[in-house]
Amino acid sequence: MTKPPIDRRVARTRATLHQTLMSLIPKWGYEAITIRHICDAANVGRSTFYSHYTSKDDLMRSGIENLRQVLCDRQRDALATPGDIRDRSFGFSLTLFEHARDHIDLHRGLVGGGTVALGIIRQILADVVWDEFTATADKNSAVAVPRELVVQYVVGAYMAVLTWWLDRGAKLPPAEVDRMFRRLAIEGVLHAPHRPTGDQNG
Amino acid sequence: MTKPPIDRRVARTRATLHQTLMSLIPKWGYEAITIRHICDAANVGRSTFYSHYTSKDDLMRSGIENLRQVLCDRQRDALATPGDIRDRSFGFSLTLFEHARDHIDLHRGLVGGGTVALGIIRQILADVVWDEFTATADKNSAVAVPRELVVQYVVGAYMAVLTWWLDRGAKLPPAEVDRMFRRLAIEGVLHAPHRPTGDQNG
DNA sequence: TGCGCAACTGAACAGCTTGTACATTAATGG
DNA sequence: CCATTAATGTACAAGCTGTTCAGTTGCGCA
Repeated sequence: MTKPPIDRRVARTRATLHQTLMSLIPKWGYEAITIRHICDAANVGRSTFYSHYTSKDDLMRSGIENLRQVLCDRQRDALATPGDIRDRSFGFSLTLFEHARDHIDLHRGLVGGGTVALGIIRQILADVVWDEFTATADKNSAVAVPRELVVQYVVGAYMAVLTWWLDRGAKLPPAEVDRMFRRLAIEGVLHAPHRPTGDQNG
Repeated sequence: MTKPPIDRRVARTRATLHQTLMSLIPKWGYEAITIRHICDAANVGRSTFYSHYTSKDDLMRSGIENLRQVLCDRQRDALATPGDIRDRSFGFSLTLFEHARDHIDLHRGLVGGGTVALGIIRQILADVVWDEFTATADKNSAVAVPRELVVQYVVGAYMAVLTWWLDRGAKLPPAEVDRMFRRLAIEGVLHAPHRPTGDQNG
């Protein structure tokens, strides 16, 4: 896909910038980070930054692309496994919940007020879900709902649950919140009755 | 709730600022608007702005609060109407779709890249949905999914569908996209099969 | 009606950001 | 070993934010 850069200097510079951005997110939150911060922390000239990326979002985008590969692989595995469609659907969900738990500060820095970073992840998820629907296409479902709408529906719901889970300190185990999300997505809120809980949503 | 300000000057100033912000959104998009823009367009001193609001988001927040009242009223109507729970659920949905169609440029300016404006609406919807669940609480659903999770799930899914619908030019009639959303939310993706459509999601 | 007080004004300020340009220095790889 | 290419850092114009302050206007109460 992307041919490796010949010059070691550019590889080093880009890797440093990516790492630095990621290391800054837990403490500052994605939105609050400026290009100056990144360059200072990375010991890279600001003009150098602009010779590689056009913006902070650009850096983020190109750095997060490998997430797509991880999720696609996991999805292939899930779909290849025999069993009920209910168990094989939405293979990205558990993977991402677990990744979020393992890098919780990073993810909290991403969801805290940030649109762009979430938008990038959202797009990746949309592609993944689209592919999943393509793979499991139900031929005899004639006219119902545009697939793009369903994709946006699922991804939007998932991102909301993920954000909520992180904001609440990720107390539920990934496997459990994954199970809840999939139940809601697959069977709907009517078949997945909710239980009253103590406090209001904040 | 909020006692009306005595002095007509402050009422005038605040109203002008709100109107100006709303009038600027369709053309510039919420994120791109600066406090300078607002003050210039409103013919209000910038120091005056800061004596009323702390930020653009603050102005937005206090201006959009009446939306909550509209949605709450509509919800009360929907819940009071006798009939199947499937038809009475999520009364906010159609109301907001129709509002978006009627003020499409405003809404497109809100969803275009903006987190904060959407976050405010998201919070209002979360409160509304929470109240709806409280009103229609199912006693015998013992342990399933935390209600906050379901609320976030529904609101996240709805916002995603709304955004998608607007980004695509709001071609489907509000009643139809409303029907699709509710079907997905209530019955899940398994019972609401999707149909393949022409183009990939962008 | 008129007076006092609160609101509005406009300008100035320091501090921060973004992009771009350019001459200089350093490192790479053939 | 040396030409090529990357990195540096300094400087620049433009812009926004949030605060301060002296001066003006308009409101509302007596």
